[in-house]
Amino acid sequence: MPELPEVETVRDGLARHTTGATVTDVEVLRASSVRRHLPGPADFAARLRGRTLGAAVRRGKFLWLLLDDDEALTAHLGMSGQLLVHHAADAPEHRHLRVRLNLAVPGAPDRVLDFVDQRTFGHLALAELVPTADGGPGGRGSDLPALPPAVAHIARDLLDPYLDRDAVVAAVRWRRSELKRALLDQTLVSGIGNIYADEALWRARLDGARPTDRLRPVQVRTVLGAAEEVMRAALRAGGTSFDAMYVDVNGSSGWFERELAVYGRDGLPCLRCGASVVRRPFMNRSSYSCPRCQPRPRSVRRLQSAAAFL
DNA sequence: CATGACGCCTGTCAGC
DNA sequence: TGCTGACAGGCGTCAT
Repeated sequence: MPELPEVETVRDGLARHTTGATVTDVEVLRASSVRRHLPGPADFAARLRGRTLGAAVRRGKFLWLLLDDDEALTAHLGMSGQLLVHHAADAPEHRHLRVRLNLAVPGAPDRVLDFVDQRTFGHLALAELVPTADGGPGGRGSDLPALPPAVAHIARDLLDPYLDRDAVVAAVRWRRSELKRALLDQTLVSGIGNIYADEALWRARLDGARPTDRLRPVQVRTVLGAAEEVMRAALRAGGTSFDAMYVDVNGSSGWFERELAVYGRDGLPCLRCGASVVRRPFMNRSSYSCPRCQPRPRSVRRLQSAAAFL
């Protein structure tokens, strides 16, 4: 599934293969894939035709292509979304193709930009960029001073040079919640999904159920640093699988299989201490952790022994 | 306001 | 074999 490193790989591919291209035609094959574009699929297509695609920008797992007139084509890949660039002449008809943009590229053969999405959690939309308090993607005074409204509430991510880490540490400790919930909250720091949260917690030797307001600042800083390390490693691995004309978010699946330390390793030995990795239900999904390296907080242990007693 | 639960959606796989 | 249910999971919306 596309997480921040995969989205960044896609952004980079789009920057190199669609910047300067003109949209000659738009085909919306599944209306719900543009459900966030409230005026509807016909309006989406009509307003996109004839436009020229500009810079590719990302924040967390949102990405958008700048258009003229302070507008942008926004994209979220959801769980299974892909943005694929092909030569128009030999573009495959993917089974889960949802939206196709036909592109004219100056001095090059025509291309298509395909939005492919099996589980349809992803979406495209057109949005007017709005000024934001934090100065937008490039910080205050930059030439990218605005965000799509759908991204305005999303915090900067761990690959963003303008991220204020001290502020994130303070915000996490200010929370009255559990550490993993805070890591997944995109309004505190963006881009961390279920997989990277578990990997970061394992590296930091912290259990996700730790109460945020009882963590030391250095513990929060450590887990954030771990999340950044894992994502940078995934980005390096995913970035190498890039073909000149083919943007594939599945390029890093090999990295997942080889490098994940705890996620999905239910019952297998912890790579650090050998104890059996455990899986627990968490927010309608799963958390994986090492019960020895990542001891549960006292409060949770009390509840567990009480439950066992009953 | 802050926090948490839930629904959205499709395909795969284990179990019967 | 064919069916059923669990699971994957980010994010917007609604409830507490």
